[in-house]
Amino acid sequence: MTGVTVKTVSRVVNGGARVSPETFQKVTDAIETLGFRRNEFARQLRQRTATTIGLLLTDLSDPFFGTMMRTVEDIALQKGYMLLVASSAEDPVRSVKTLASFAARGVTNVIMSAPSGIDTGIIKSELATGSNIVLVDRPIPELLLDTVLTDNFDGAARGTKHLLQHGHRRIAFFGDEPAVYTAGERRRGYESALLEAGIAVDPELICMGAPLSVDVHKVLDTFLSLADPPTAIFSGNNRWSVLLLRTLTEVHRSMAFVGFDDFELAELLVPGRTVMAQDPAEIGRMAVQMLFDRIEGARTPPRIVQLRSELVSRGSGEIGTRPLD
Amino acid sequence: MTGVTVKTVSRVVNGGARVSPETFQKVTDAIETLGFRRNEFARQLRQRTATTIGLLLTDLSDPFFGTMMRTVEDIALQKGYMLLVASSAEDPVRSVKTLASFAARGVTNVIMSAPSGIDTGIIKSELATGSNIVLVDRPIPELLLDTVLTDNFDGAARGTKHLLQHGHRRIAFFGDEPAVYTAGERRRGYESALLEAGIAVDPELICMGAPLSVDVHKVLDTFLSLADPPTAIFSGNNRWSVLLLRTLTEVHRSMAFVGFDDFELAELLVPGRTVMAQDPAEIGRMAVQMLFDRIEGARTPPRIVQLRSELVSRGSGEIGTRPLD
DNA sequence: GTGAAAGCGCTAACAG
DNA sequence: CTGTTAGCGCTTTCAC
Repeated sequence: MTGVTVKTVSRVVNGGARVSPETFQKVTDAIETLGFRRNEFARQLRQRTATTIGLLLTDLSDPFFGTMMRTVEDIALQKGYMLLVASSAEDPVRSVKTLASFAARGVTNVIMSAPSGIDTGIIKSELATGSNIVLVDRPIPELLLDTVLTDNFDGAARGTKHLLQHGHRRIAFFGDEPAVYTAGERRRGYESALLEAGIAVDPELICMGAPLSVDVHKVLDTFLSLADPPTAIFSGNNRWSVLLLRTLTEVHRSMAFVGFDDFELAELLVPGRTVMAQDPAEIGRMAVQMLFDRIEGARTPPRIVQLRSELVSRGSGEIGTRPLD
Repeated sequence: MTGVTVKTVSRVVNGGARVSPETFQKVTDAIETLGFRRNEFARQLRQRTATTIGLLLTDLSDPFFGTMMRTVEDIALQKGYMLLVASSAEDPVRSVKTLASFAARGVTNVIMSAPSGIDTGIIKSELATGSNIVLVDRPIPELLLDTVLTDNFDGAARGTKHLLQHGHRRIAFFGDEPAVYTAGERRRGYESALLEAGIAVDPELICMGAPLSVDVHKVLDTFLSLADPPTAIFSGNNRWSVLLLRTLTEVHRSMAFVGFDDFELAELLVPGRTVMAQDPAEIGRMAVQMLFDRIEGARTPPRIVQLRSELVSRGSGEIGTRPLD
């Protein structure tokens, strides 16, 4: 119509292979002046895959995932991909439904943090139909997939050792529900550090559960009224840290403290909060890189990449043991 | 083939209007056993619109937007919509490109926080082709669109008044670049409260700019070495608050302080930080509601909804004036 | 190097 | 209430 060509346009839009330079130029100009935009629906209907990455995270409002999202977006954008995001709220059923919605939209490339108890059946069938899935933050034990996560065991062990080095022998541990992979690993790391120091693990000093489902005041009271109460706390995640710090303030009680996960303003509290910091940006970067490797056809066996966490000393972990009130 | 029907399936999948109950049942069963899933591409190609909401925000890692995203997702999910998210990083050119990518994917329903200086041309042309756009956090001055935002002027005025009530007469103001809508409104609110109290606005106490582009130490030094230095600070946003609190700690200086936007752990600082809290969840809820009203055909004139911010007293804003060191 | 024709899976319009 | 026909805009053969 306009110029002279018909569907050579397609070839041009897709990189101009097998098109003469002059035709290419002519078409390019026409596209420019007419404001033509390729319809992604039609393209994707034909090609059976979308230039969209599905991002399924446990919680969109968690700054950890926020940072990850931003990194993933930056890299995806460079390759012309956009992000379809969704949250699982740790619900395996919701996760599976979301994966199905992704599939219905042709989103065959997914980065996800899988809740425990997720049905591996659907995941396997997605993979069988050519989907690419990269796991972040936690693996799926029954399934070997590309995975990027922090070395939780190691981080918790080093954090606990840090407290041990400052003389603590009674260290309380707070963590998420045992079913949550990271919670289990961190607890194992904590226990391993204790055992290595020749200290028996005391179940009376361990509290596992979703932070909001636990009566923190009561648990702390119980811990503190033990014959041999804890002099330090290892907090297994951010939400626990916030809750514990709040509660400790209320009962006018300060203890040595190390938490997993960094948080903003941790250095402005008194004392500054010592943490094992993860690197969500790096996790995102590696995950999206591994995903594009797959998209571009990599056939190597799945890899699990563990990132080291960093001990950030700010004061709260360096409080020595001291006599009790 | 399988049962007996052909494309009655379409009617069934779309809610079963004009289908006999028994056929409906038969088809539903078949769908179930065969694991049939409607191909959204084909559907969307035909209908020329996606069951996807485009969410264009200035910063994905900002907890403010994180909370908003979560709310929007919850409501969107109930209507079968998913979220295509992207960030503008305050860049008007990037925003326009993103809008174009949305359009190419048939995403005609968009919630966005528009950066200043955005080209209204493309927005108008999107609207002309039937797109629905709801603005959050800030309006586009030249364009009347459905908008949900906090009453920034009022919030800043009330926050400033709070400081005035505690005896402060010299109040410093820190805010984002003047081009950012919220920054301007908040500054106007601050000035209005001063004027109402019969206090002249002193430009020497006002610092506007992107927090990272400003040498905070130097600015604070300058402010504090004035003949008549400030005894209180009003911080125009969260990033400024963090930077200011950090810097004030370093120079061992505490001042009365009120900040716009709440942040986690604000109550654990000493003193607790008094803030004007916005309600990102409510902003998200209203925005997505307004969007669905449009999708469902509402033809009412565009509305701008202003939400009131809440003064949360935690100590830092209740420090009275006191003699200088 | 370019064009013509077919078809991706679905729904709108119109019959029956 | 249900079936038929056509076509959304693109890419993929396969000719030329």
